[in-house]
Amino acid sequence: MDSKHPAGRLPEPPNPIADDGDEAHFCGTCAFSSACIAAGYNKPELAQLQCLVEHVGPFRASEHIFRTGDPFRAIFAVRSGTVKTRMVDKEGREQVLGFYLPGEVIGLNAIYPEHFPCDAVALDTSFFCRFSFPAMSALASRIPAVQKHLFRLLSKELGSASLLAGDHSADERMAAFLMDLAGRYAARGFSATRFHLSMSRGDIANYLRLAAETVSRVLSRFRSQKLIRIEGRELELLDPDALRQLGQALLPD
Amino acid sequence: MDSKHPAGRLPEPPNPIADDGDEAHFCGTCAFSSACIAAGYNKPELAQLQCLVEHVGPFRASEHIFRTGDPFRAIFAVRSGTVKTRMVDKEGREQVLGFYLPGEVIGLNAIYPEHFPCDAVALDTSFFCRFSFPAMSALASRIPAVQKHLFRLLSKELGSASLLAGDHSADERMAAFLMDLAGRYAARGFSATRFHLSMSRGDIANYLRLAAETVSRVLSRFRSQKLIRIEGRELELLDPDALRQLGQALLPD
DNA sequence: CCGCCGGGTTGACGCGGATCAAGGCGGGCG
DNA sequence: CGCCCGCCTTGATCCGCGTCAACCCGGCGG
Repeated sequence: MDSKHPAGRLPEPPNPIADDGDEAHFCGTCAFSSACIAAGYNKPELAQLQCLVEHVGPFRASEHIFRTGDPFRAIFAVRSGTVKTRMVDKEGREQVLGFYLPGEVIGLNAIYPEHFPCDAVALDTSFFCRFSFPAMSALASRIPAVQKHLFRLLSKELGSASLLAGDHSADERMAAFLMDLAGRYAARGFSATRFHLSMSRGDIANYLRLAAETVSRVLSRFRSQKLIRIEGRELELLDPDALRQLGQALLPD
Repeated sequence: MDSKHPAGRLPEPPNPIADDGDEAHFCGTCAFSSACIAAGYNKPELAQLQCLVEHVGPFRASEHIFRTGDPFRAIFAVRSGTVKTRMVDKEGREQVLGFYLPGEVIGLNAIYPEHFPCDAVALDTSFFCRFSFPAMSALASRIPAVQKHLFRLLSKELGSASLLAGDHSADERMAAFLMDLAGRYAARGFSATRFHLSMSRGDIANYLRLAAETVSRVLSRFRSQKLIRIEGRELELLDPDALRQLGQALLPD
């Protein structure tokens, strides 16, 4: 389950980077890779998928990929870096909706309103694949695997929304948050026990509906309980089973 | 904005009932009606939509429409009645995920896992249109309007998940909940100011992540502030503007 | 060099809402 | 009818976490 990092000493693993993907092989860790495979790498349809995608970036930390109210024209797959999505209410209070890692897709919640309902902000230097949505829809009509994939992506995000649901203690939320990140890194082939937190304590707190001080306290407690090792934003999970146990009420299964 | 009810005295309006819809006109208030219209009522495609839909019911209060783990084969549009979806963790604690009114669709979050990740339980005597999902997908490939509609339904539900996000006071949550219900009833042509709460206080509390006692107290306070009139589960909004104001941090716009 | 500033940690205190408890109401059933 | 059992309401108490405050640290600009 551990490191597929080529160079995996703790202080240095920077934010994982998805396969670069040349024109022929595309991004192996990308959310659409299975659609591509299903469609067949060599078929002419894949050329069409290549055609509607555009590599964009870099975006530096705190730069916007899109903003609330922008007209919806495309969805974005993270190639490298990390993104937070957030809403800002009219009193200026921020609400973090989610964090997106390499291989994950942002912008799906803009399909219905046809405008982005939130901001997307880079937390790291980040690169993206931009998929024109009209073109993608048209392709989906012709290639069932692409349509299916879009349905699955949307449905999957519906399911993950329930992570922050429920009135749970700060410990439960934090444990679930860490295990969720671990699982998502693992799903893309990165280490599930050692990774970098690209987001500030404040962002984590906001996402989990806690105060930043509480996040700090819980992490300190987890450390003193030997559940994790943490230095700044470098994290190692020392007892994933205990953490999973703690967060089980919030986690799938 | 008020009653389209044929008979609209307060104590009696039972749960609103969507158009029955004969074979030709289908359900006017249904979530798919615009897809049908876009496809054209008279085209042969509509016959196919009729073909993959099946009217099911009645389900009585507390009966399951589907259960956690059931294989995913279809989505359901509520024709009449009300449904709650919920997850039950292994300690037996219930978590209410949402309430669904006539014209709304349940089951979309099962597409990705291919099994229902939650229970759907009738709160009232309820009827449904059952849409075979494989058939629906196939149809979506041939009729862009149907595909677009499915994307929109999924995306819309993504947006509504953020209602319960955020750490907000019990008053804000309750006000937002009431206005959300009002808006959804209004969108289907029912009264936006007077309706029946099909769910118990306990269910509301669970959904809003409050204790049942808190829900009771907040409703009592709203009544004493002349914001609402409430008798048992019959509700009238006396000051929707004030309620919207209260809940604004949670509500769209 | 120093001062500043944003992010992080830690302690002290208070409040909102959970919990515990008691009682009312209505509906189903023996 | 009378009992029981959900559901709802209201009051009393308690506690987790938000808030306030102080301080540390590293980076950056003057």
